[in-house]
Amino acid sequence: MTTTGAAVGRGQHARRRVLSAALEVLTEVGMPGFTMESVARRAGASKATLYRHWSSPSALLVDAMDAEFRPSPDLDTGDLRADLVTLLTGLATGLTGSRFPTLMAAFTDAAERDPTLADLHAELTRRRREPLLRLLATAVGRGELPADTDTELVVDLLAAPFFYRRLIAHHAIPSAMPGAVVDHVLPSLGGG
Amino acid sequence: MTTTGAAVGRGQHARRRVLSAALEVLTEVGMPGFTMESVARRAGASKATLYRHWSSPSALLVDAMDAEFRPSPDLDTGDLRADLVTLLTGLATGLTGSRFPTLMAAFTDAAERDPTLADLHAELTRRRREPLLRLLATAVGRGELPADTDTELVVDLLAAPFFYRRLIAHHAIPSAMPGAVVDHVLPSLGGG
DNA sequence: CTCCATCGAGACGCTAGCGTATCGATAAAT
DNA sequence: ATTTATCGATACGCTAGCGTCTCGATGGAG
Repeated sequence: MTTTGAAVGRGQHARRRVLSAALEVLTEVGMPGFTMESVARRAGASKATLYRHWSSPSALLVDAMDAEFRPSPDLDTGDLRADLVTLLTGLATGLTGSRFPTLMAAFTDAAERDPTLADLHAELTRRRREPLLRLLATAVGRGELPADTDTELVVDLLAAPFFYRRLIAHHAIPSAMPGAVVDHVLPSLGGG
Repeated sequence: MTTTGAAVGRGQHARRRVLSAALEVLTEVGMPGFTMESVARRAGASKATLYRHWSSPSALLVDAMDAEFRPSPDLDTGDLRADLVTLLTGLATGLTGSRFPTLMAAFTDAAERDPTLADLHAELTRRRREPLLRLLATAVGRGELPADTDTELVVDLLAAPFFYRRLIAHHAIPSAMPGAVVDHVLPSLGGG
């Protein structure tokens, strides 16, 4: 009984500082500069502390990315189109002016060569898709969309263009884009 | 008049070997391992030769990626849906079982922190989109699609899901996906 | 208040890449 | 056949990160 379980303790503070520093470093210099040394420096932590908690840079990266994840709140006003636009606008905002896209690019590259990171990448993506997916499932449930709607594919169609524009095409994301994307995808679903 | 202009010469052979080796290295170890040393080793070339041609790793990377680009042939059978499915199937194939997606991930990450690479990335993407874009423009021209069709956005809607599935969601790309994507996007265009 | 687990700092030998310089070898041009 | 630019190889000193280790400091638990 040395710990109360809920207590935070000194170790947790160090841990949190390191995780935060890891994302800063990864954003700024990408995988090439993501070293235990530089993360420790940024965190004001000792290398020994890092190795005490994480056996490798990729183990550290897994924890850091997992801690970064913030689920977007569910919403369902009953107006499917408006709700979709709201969620996609949130995505567009996250992809503009935050470190999120740069982090995504670094993590996507790293995941190409590290199965553990690939699994986490897939899992974080799955979680990020959930609100959109639930919104569509609800619409299917109340008959607003056909019962045989491929909701996974629809989520791909709705979300992918934003990532593509920002990370691959290097184009701006106009504020009208969420509405335009929804209007291009919804009609083909032939819902009533 | 020491050169004939069309002659290849020893230098060009060395140059080509290095560019090819650069892409191999980048695919296998990503940006973290993309060093002048390792590329020279892989190419069986001297470091001096690399520095003679390229002042930095990113200059080398720019040339290598530019040389890798292969434009897909134009096609227009008159059957818009079939042509779109053909092009998207080609994209899906390129994203499965070749080094292309891994190269894309590495390059995308690098482009986040290097404006020169970002420009080239945008340019290569623009070139890759051209066949799809021309196909849509032709369909607009002959009245098969409305004159006010946002062809750039439609290209995004058609192509983005494939990149997203392979690089971000880490899901398989079913062989029926190109047809399904086209069928979800075309109807909303309301063409006659 | 005392104890002690954890902390930050940093030394250690090691490896790897950096960018430059200097070789003889070699292949294209005269 | 001779010239000449480019080649591959390799040595050089330098920096940076590796993973381990030993310190004295410090703050939370009992």
